[in-house]
Amino acid sequence: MPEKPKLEDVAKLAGVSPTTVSRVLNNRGAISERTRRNVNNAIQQLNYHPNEIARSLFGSKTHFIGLIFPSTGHPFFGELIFQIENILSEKHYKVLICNTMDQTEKERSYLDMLLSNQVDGMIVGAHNIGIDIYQRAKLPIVAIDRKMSETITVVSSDNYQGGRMAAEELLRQGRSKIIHVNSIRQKEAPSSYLRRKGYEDVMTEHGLPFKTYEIESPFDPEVKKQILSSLLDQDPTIDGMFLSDDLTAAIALSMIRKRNRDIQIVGYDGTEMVTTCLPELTTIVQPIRAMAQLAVDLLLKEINNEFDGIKKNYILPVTLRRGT
Amino acid sequence: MPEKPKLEDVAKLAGVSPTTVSRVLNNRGAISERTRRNVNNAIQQLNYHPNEIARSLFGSKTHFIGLIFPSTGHPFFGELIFQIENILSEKHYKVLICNTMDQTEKERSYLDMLLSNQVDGMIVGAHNIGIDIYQRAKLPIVAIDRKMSETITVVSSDNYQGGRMAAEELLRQGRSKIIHVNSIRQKEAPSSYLRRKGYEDVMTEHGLPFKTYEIESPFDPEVKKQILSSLLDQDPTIDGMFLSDDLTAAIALSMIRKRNRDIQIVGYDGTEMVTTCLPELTTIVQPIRAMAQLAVDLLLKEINNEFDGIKKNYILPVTLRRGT
DNA sequence: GTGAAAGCGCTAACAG
DNA sequence: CTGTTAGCGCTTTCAC
Repeated sequence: MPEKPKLEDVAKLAGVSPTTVSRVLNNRGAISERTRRNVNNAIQQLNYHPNEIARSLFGSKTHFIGLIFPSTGHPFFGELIFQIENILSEKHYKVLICNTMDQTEKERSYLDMLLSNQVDGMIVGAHNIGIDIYQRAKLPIVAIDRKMSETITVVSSDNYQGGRMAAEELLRQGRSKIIHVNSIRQKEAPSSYLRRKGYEDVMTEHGLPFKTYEIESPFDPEVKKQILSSLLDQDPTIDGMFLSDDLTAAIALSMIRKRNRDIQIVGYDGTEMVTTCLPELTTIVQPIRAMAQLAVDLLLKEINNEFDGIKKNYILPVTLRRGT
Repeated sequence: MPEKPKLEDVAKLAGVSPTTVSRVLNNRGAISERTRRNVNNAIQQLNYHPNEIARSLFGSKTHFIGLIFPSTGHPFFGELIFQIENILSEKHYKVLICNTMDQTEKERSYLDMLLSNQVDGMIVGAHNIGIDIYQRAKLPIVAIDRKMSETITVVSSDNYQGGRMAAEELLRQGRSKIIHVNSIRQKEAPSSYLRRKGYEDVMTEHGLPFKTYEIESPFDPEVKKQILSSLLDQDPTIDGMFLSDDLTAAIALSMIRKRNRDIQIVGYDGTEMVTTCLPELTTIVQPIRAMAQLAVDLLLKEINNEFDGIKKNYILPVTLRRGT
C-alpha cells in the first residue's frame, strides 16, 4: 500500500511538473485541456487529496475558525453551534470546537490552542478569562452575548426586551407575585443582567415588588432543583416565575406540577429542542439562526477586511412563544 | 504593531539559534539553564505561540480528530460530541466538527475535507455514503452505532437489548397493544433495526401482535407530528408505544396528553437534556459518557498502533430509566 | 551545549 | 502553456 500521495507523485504520474499540478488544483493560469485531463486522471488514480496543512503554511490563511462555548451539549449552544458550523462550512471554513465548561483554565488553554493553530478568527460565547487576553490575540473575533471590549464585535439578542416581555406576559396572565430566577453562568454577564433588569423595570412600572434569585452553578441540575424547591416551599403566594433559561424552567415546571401549584412560568431561549420536548412551555425565543448568520457575516467581514461600518454592537429582536 | 512572531524572532531576541529555541520548546536535548531562561523570557516578551501548522507539516501528526455526525444540535449527538471533545482535549487532540444533516453530499465533502486536513483519525456517527469511501481513507476510524466494514471498529450500545427492555417495560405496565415507531435516520441502520427486532421478539415471545411504523425524515418535527397524529387517531386501542428516540417520544407524549389517551410510552436515548426537560418520560438510556470514552480510547490506540486485541465490535449495556 | 543546513508539501514569482 | 527556484515556520540530523 502506497503512502499518502503528494503533489509530486501526481506530477510524476501525469508526467508534468509540480507547478502544473498546483495550477490545475487551483484553477490558476492557463492549462491545456490535455494536461488538465492527465493531471486529473492521476489525481483520481492516486486518490490524491491536497495537503491543506501545507497550503495553510504557505498562505496566511488556514480557513479554520475557532468556536469557544461553554458546552456543545447545552441545547442553546448546541443549536447555535450547529447553525454556525453550517453557515461556515458553506463558505469553506472549518470549525474547531472548544467546550470550556465555564472553566477559566480550559478557556485560556483553548485560546492558546486556537492561536497556535492559526485560526483565521473565532466566535466566542464563553468568557471567564480577562478581556485583555482576547484583545492581545489581535485576531478577528465576534462575541456572542457579551461585550468584551470596545474593539470586539458583539452579537446578542435583546435581553432587556426579553426580560420585559417575560414579565409583561406574566402580568397579562393575571399574575402579580412574580419572581425571577437567574441562572448566571458568568460574572458580570450582561445578558443575565439585562434580562433581570427588564423584568425588574416592568414590575416597578406596575408598582409591584420584584425578587430575583441567582443560581450560580448552572451545570448541576441537582443544585438547581434544591434551590427551586426551597424557593417554592418558602413562599406559597408565588403565582408567576420568570426563569432565565428553558432548562431551569423545565425543572420548575415539573416541580410546580408535582406540587399542584398554580404558577405560570416563562422560560428563555426557545430552542427547537425544548419546543419539541415541552411545547406547553411559554418562553422568550432567541433568534438563534439569525444570530449565527450575523456572527458569521461579521466575522468573515473582519477576516476579509471589509469593514462596512464601525458598528460593534448588534442586538437582534426576541419573540414570545406561548406554550400550547 | 509587530506581526506574529516566529521562532526565528524568539531566537534573535534570545541571542541563540532557532534550533535551540525549538529544543527548549520541545524539551529535547540538553540545554543550559541560562539559555532556557533566556529563551523562555523571549517567548514571554513576544507572546510567542509556536505555529502548530508548521509543526504538523513537519511531523506526520496533526493531532486533529474529525467528528462526523448528523447534527450537533440533536441532544444525543450534542452530548456525545461534548463528551468526546472533552476527553480528546485532555489528550491534547483538537476536534474538527462536521454536521452532515444526513446529506450524502455533505458527508462526502466533509470526509474529503478531513482527509485534506490530515486528521489523525475520525469518529463517525453518520453514514450515508458508501463504506468503501471510508475504507479507502486508510485512516484510524471508529464508528458509532454502525458497522461500516470488517475493518472499522464499532462502538455501540446494546440496541437489541434496548428494544427488548422497552417492550418488556410496557408489558410489565400491563400494556398489550403496543406499537413501535422507528425514526430511522439511515438506510440499513443496524441500531434501528436491532431496537425494532428486540421489540418484535419480545412481543412474539408473549404471543402478542406487533406493529412497527417508520418515519423517514427525522429532522422535520412536522412530519413526525402528522404521522404520530394519524397513528393515534387511526387506532384507539393502542395502549403502549415504544419510540426509538426521546424527541419523537416527547411529541407523542404531548399528543397523548392532549387527547387524554391512556397510553404508556417508552423513549430512547436518555440524554441529560431530555431527562431534565421531561423527567416523567420513561426511556432507554444509552451510556453516552462510556461510549465516548471507549470510542476515544480505541481511536487513540489505533492511531498509536497499540492494538491490544482484534476485537472490532464493542457493545455497551443500556439501562431503563423510569419516568418520575 | 549549540548551530547550519536540509526538508515536511505546497504555491508563487520569474523565466522560457 | 509549462518548468525552475525559493520559501512558508518548524524540526531534526549531523557537525562542532
